[in-house]
Parts: sequence; C-alpha cells; structure tokens
Amino acid sequence: MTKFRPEASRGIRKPSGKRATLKTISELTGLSLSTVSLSLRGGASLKEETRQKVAEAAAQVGYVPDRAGVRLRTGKTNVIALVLDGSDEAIDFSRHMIRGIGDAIGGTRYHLTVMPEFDRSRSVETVRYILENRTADGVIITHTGARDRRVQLMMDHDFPFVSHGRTEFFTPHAFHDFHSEAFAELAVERLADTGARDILISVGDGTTNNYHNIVRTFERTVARRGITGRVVVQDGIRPASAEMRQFGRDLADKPDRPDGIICDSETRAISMLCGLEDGGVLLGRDIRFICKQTSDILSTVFPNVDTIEEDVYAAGLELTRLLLRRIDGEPAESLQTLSEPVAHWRS
Amino acid sequence: MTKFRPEASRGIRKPSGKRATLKTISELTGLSLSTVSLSLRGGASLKEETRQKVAEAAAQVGYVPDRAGVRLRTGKTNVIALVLDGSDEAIDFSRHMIRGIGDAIGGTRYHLTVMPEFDRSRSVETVRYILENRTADGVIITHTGARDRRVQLMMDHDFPFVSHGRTEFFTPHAFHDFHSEAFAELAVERLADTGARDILISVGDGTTNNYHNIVRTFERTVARRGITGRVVVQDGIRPASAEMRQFGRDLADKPDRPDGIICDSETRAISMLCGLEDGGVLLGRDIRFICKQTSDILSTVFPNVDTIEEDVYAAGLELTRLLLRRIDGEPAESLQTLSEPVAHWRS
DNA sequence: ACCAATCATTGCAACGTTGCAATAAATGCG
DNA sequence: CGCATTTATTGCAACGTTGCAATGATTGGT
Repeated sequence: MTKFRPEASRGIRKPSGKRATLKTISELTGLSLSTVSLSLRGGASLKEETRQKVAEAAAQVGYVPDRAGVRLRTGKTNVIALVLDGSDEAIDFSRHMIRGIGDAIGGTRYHLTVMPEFDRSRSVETVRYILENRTADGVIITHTGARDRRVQLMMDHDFPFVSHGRTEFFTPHAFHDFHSEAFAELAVERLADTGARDILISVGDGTTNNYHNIVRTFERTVARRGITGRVVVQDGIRPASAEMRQFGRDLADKPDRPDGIICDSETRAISMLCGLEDGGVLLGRDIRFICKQTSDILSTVFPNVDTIEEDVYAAGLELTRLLLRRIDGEPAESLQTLSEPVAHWRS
Repeated sequence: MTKFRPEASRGIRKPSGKRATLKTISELTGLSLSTVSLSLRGGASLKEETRQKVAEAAAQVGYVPDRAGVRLRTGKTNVIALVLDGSDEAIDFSRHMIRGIGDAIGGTRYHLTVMPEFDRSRSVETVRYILENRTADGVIITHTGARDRRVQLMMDHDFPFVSHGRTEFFTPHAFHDFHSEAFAELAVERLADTGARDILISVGDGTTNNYHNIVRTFERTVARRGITGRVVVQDGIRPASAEMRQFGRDLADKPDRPDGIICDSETRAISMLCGLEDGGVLLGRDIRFICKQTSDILSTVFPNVDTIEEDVYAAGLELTRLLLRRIDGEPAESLQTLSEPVAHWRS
C-alpha cells in the first residue's frame, strides 16, 4: 500500500475526486476538526507531534482552505480590489500596475479583483459598493484627487486602502505617489541649465492632486530661476490625436513660442513633438523638451528627448505592500511613500 | 413613524449598522427564512402577495445576497477570472480588455478577478489553481497557442472558459478571435493593389495560433497575386527599442528591400517606421506600410500609414458575453465568433 | 362533509470554517 | 495519593445560503 506519494498529490485530492477539507484531514489523522483547524493555524497549545501529523496529512491531500468557508466565518475575503479609474493617459498604465500588484500578492492568500470604472463620478459608487458589501479586505485607488471623495468615504468607514496619489486631507492615510514635485523641479532645472528662458508645461487632468503639485512646484522653480513659465491644461483633448499634434504645430509657429517644454504625459508628448517637427522646430536646439515616461515608446521615436521615468510596475508593487500592511493593522501614517523620478538625460 | 424612505436605504441597512441578510427580511415580514430565500429567487409556488411583500422589504433594507454564503452553499463563485498572459505587444491591450469585460459584467452578479501571469509556462499552473480550488465560474485566457495547454486542461475538466484566439484542437471550445486571416489577406491585397511586388511581413510571438493563421494566409495570398513574400518573426526583440528601430534602418539600406511591409504590432511598426525614415525611405512612395492597430498612437505619429484596426475593448465585451453564456450551459460550438478587421486606408 | 389533491409555507441539514467553553489527560505539589 | 493546575484536545454553535422533505392551508369533487 502506497503511503505517501508527493507526485500523486498533483490534481488528486482524496480517494474520491472531491476537494480536501478539514474533515478529510480529520479523518486521515483521527484528530478532531477543531484540532486540525487549530493546528493548521499554528495553535501554540498543540503537541509538536500532532502538529507534525496534521501538517503531513494536509500536504499529502494538498489541502487549501476554502475561501468561502473562511470568508463566511471570519468575514475575511482575502481579496484586494483595484478600482481602475482610467481615462489614463499613461501608456500601459493598467498593465504595469496590475503586474506589480500581481507580483506583490504572489505567495499570499490574496486575490486581485479589478473594478473598472471609467466614469470618474461613478467610481465613488464602486467604492461604496465594496464597503457596503464587504467585498474586499482592502482597496487600491488611482488618479487620486486633492479632496477625493473615495478617500473620504473609506476614511469615514475606517476601511483599509491605499491611494496612488496624495490628498489634501488632514487625517493621514496610506498612499504611494510619484514625486511630482521632484519631477517638476528636476525638469525645470534641467531646462534652465541647458539654456531655456521661457518654459511651457503641459499637464493633463486638472482634477488630480498631482496636477496641483506639479503646477505649484513648476511655478516656484521657474520663479527661483528667474525665467518665465506658462501652464497649459490639456484635459478635454485626446492625448493621441491629430488635434494634439496640431497643438504642437501651432506652437511651433508662434512668435513667442517657448524654448523649453515639459509634458507630464508620454502620449501627449509624442503627439506634440510630431507637431513641433511639422512646424520645422529642431528639437534640442530650437526647443528643449522633457517628458514623463512610463513606457519606452517615446524614447524609441525620439531618442534624443530627455525623459523622466515613472515606474508604474514598482508603484503597483509598493501600493500592494503598503495595503497589506495596512490591512494587518499598521497605522496609516507609517504607510506613506514616494517614488523618486529617474532622469534619463540624452545627449 | 416613517414607513418607507427609499433615500434612507442608502448606506443604512438595518436599525443597527449590520448588513441585511435573509434573516433581516424574514423578521421584517414575519415569513420564514426559506420562504424569503425562495421568493427572492422567484419561487413559482409563492402567492403573489408574499412575493410583493418580500421584494418590498428587500428593497427597503437594501438586501444583497452574501457572496460567501451563496458560494459555500452552491459552489457558485460569481467570479470570472482573466488570466493575463502578457508579454503583450499591443498598446493598452490590458486596459481595453479589462474595460470591455467590466462593461459586460456590469449589472450582473459577477466580479472580475485578474491573475497576471507573465511567465507563460507558469500560466498553466494558474489555470490549474483555478480549477482545483474552484476559484471562479469561468476563465478568459488570451494569447492562445495552437495547442494551448491551458485550453487542453480546461477542456479535460469540462470547465467553462473562452479563449481570445483559436486553437487546433478537434473538440470545439468557446472562443472569440480577431480574424487574422482576413487581416493578412486584406493587407496583401491592398499592397498589391497599390503596386507592391515584394512584401515583407513582420510577425511577433510564434507560439500563438494567430501567428500560423497570419503566415499561412499571407503566403497563400501573395502566391495568388503572383508576387513575392517573406516572413520575419520578431520574437526575442523588444517591440519598442533602438534595436527594433535599427531593424527598419537596415531594411532601408538593403538593395533588395521590399516595397511593401505588413506588421501585426503597432509598437513594432512605430519603431520600424522610424528606422525606415532614418534610412531615407519615403513612406507611401518607396515603401508602402500596413499595420494592425489597437490604439491611436501610430496614426498620430504616422497619419499616412494604412492601418487595420483591432478593437480590443469589443473583444473584451464579446469574450465575456460568450463566457457567461457558456457558464449558463450553452454548448461550446455555438459560442465561437470572429471580429472582422476594420481597414483605415489613408491617402 | 369528508378525502384527495393542489397550493403555500416551513424546518432542517448541510456547505467549510473558526472561536469559545468544556472536557480529558498529564503534570505539579503538599 | 488526592487535589489543583497546566497542557492538550474536543464539541458546539454560528456565519448566510439553499434544497428537500414535510407540514399546514386551501380548494375541488363526490
């Protein structure tokens, strides 16, 4: 009679085809259900011998706790929810983010559920749904606004979450954010250092908090360097479009065109750069350009353009790690991190 | 005493702060648990009056069935799993796909869980995990291979799934796929019609079934038109990279360079096109180019390049609809659809 | 007015898990 | 050696749901 064939446990649960449960182990070891359950969760009061026996049996039948059972009993879902708010401009943002989250929950009990809600106003309802139906143990939100209603809601309910982006709320909450101020400052400094006197910054979505951070720092740094700066909010206009390209084209023709441009979106940057070239602008000479980059498409098309990298994959990793710690009860104020921009100066 | 305030039901479940369950409704109506449960599921044997009463009470307390309870009792998870296999080249593929799925499950009880597994060989393990732990009611896979092991596995277990992509298996299974053959044929015809005599096709990942479909059709169509064709598999090389651009550059210099190019990846196309222009090639004159497009970045950068559109959002929608019907028991052979390419001929 | 048949409703058990109170076994101490 | 204490194990109830067998109420036919 075969006693213990580890290879056999692949796909084979029990003599019958049914899934292994605590009961299976209980019968196998002769111990009670409670003991098995306790033991599997590392009960300190158990004899070393029985713990061994249980562990062995569990491994043999390939026991994995039933999520529904646990959830019903304890309320713990072992799920984290990503609320994708996403008219995202950043190329492959979702992909990198999800991959980061996936890698971070690898090896844990957690699953990831994604709730795509592209209508931003309704994304509050999505969060409300999660809270009311206890459908996840924690939430990750992106594109956070300065006084984001989702953040408010979750703080009110004392529900674990992390935001990709900071807020202006007084009460601290967990977040991970790209250090936009550093980005803005770095970009202005670089342009100024290489001779720019009149810088235009093109920013997207004015509803996010990042927008404010970027603009504020931009204006401060420009002032400090004693040069002029203008802000263009490009919200309604599709980042990759003939219209956006035309914007670059028009800019090239302007008598008072800037000699430095900063752009916080790779897609918008590509369009704009094409337009500038249409207008006969020689990049790096007539106009210097710096943009935030989340993929390597821009650098392939315009290898000489300076970029500042935001690593969305790393953000996904970090957000998840923070969230898991938050779920485990760590105070929010110790779960706030920034990721520093990485400069790629070409030439 | 207020009797029925619909506005009050927002966020208020019960006199206490607890979630409404069948018991809540049972107490409220004086009916038994079983009756309430039965009624909510439209029990045919109930009096119209009681059904009304139950429905009213349920609405009043904002009852939503507890997922864990249902799942434990019935085994139904109300979850569909997306197994993201993704060294995806297509820009924003994940985003569009997820948005499509999200829109398709809107209004249903289903949630979406995403299992990112970017190491393709391990993606079989991911599927196995889902099957063994009954962690979803159905699965969506992408980047399907001709004899995809995940497909094999799920068919063996008679588990509901749809694949984005067809296979060569004899047993039918649900799928939705981009009609790559039509794409290849359309592209060759267009190039031939506009004067091309020597066409090069650049295709990605040779492990997917799409690869075979494209290549086969390409060769057949080229032969039929009496022109020459070559196939280049660009697998190891990153789609957006200096290396890929260099490929275009080198191509431009070749004495026997083709006069028509087809590319099945937008990103690779962009890189290649940049390289061709580096080499002094005049697009549309020296070389005609057609590529498959999933975003509007390429068209913004190269407005004159002919493209053929694949709508990934629509694919997500369709895949999900098929899957839900499959879960409801429809036979797989009636759940097989193709999406036709949409040509955008510029000039 | 009685029995059978239909209609409407209900109690019970079970899904897999865990926390608690309770028991049983082993040890310490006087 | 008996009693209190610690150590190890267990039974029970509950989480929210549903399917089934069983009950109770109503109707129709003779």
